[in-house]
Order: sequence, then structure tokens, then C-alpha cells
Amino acid sequence: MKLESRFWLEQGGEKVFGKGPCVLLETVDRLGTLNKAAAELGMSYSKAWSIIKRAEKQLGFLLMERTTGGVDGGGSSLTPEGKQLIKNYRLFCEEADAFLDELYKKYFGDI
Amino acid sequence: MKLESRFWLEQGGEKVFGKGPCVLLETVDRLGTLNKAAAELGMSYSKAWSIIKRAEKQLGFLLMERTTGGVDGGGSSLTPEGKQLIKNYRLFCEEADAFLDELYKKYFGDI
DNA sequence: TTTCGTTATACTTATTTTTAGATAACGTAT
DNA sequence: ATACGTTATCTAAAAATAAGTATAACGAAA
Repeated sequence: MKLESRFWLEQGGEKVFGKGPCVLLETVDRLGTLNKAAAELGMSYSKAWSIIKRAEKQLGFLLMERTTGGVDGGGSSLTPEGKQLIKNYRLFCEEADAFLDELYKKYFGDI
Repeated sequence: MKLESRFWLEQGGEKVFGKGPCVLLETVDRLGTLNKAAAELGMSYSKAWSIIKRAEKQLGFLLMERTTGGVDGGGSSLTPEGKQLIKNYRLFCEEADAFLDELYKKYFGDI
């Protein structure tokens, strides 16, 4: 038995940002394109795209900067706001998980 | 913008207990029957029943004690283990939420 | 013995959510 | 001009979830 937790930002009852977008953005940051990121994460490009699109729409600012065309086809890189957001989300999750692990032991340590 | 969080117990990759079963059990505890609890929560009886059934199967013990028959048709009440579980889950969520609210302010207070 | 409102369970249908696939635009180098 | 690998977008399919339906057992009271 173990504890699972999930955290996300909401606005008006709609999910704005959470683990899914965060992992995806981190992968984009590492690989340089949304296409490759989707492939590495085992999801379709269209799904990856819609995840980013929805988050951006709710947030009101861009998470990635895109380029199309050119010999390499183009690619995506994180905006400063995107980088800051995933950084904060990661730090949040780290601290939260550490605390919740202790809390779990306190209340469910015996099951 | 606000933070949302969800916590649940897992075993072997399968959800065992979380907010859904907890709310349902609390309602059963208050109303005395699973039937009425399902109605009040706006879900079908069959769904309510399957929620309890799955949780009990994963946990390995009964969450409700059932009676059928009699002039009132019967009803359900929580077992001591069931009461303890929802109590602990509630306390866990309370402490967790309080902590996470502060953490939220720390990392996302400005958005 | 009939009635009543429960629980228990299986099975079918609806709805919602998720996922995949197709197509077009883009721009640089060849 | 062509080719290439991106991004962008829409539509259809599939899967997961939930709802609904039907039937049986139960037991106290009328």
C-alpha cells in the first residue's frame, strides 16, 4: 500500500497546469521539438499539442516558442515564463512529496 | 488561479481508496443506506455499489455492514475499520491541504 | 402470505474522455 | 521547384466511465 498524490493549478474549474504539461515541457526543453517529445513520451503529437495549447490558453501566456520550416523543419523552445513555471512546479512537488510521505506514515503507516 | 490536489491509496498500481469512496462512505454514515447516499450524490446505485465493492476487495476488509429485509428494507452502516479509515483520510487531507496552501503561496503566489 | 425498500449482481446502453490519423502551412537548403 | 521535418488543426475512432435496467434475496410487519 502506498500514497499517490497529484497537484495542479485550476482556474474556473478548468485544469490549467499539472504533471502532464510539466513532464511534456521538460522533454521539449531537452529534445528541442514537441514532435520528438511526444514520441519519447509515447503519446501522439496531437495530444501533446493539445496539452500545451490548453495550458497556454488558460494561463494567458505562451509556454513554448515555435518555429516552422527550415532544413531541420523547425522546433520549439521554452519561453522564460515556461521555464519559470516548470521550475516552480517541480520545487513545489518536491517539498510537497517530502511532507506527504511523513504524513502518510503518520496516518497510514500500519496498513 | 488556485491549487487543487488529490490523494489516494494504491496497491499494485490499482486505486484502493480516495476521495470518491470517502465522500460516499460519509454519506452512507449520515443517511443509513447506500441507496439514499447514491441518490444524494447524484450517482447511480450500481456505481455507488461498485465503488464500495472495489475498495473493500482491495483493502481486504469490509467498509460497511449491510442488512436487508425488515419493514424499512434494510440499510448499511460503517464498520469500525471503515470509520477509522475515513477519519484518517480526512485528517490526512486536512493537514495536507493546510500545508499545500502555504506551499502554493510560496511558489505560485504571484499568478 | 403479501408488501416494502433495501442490498447484490449482471448486463446493456449512453455518455464522456482519450487517442490516433489525416492534411496543410512553413521555410531553408539543395 | 523540391524535399524535409517541423507546427497547427480538424475529424473520426476507440476506450474508459457512468448510467440504466432487470432480477433475486432478504426479513419484519400488516
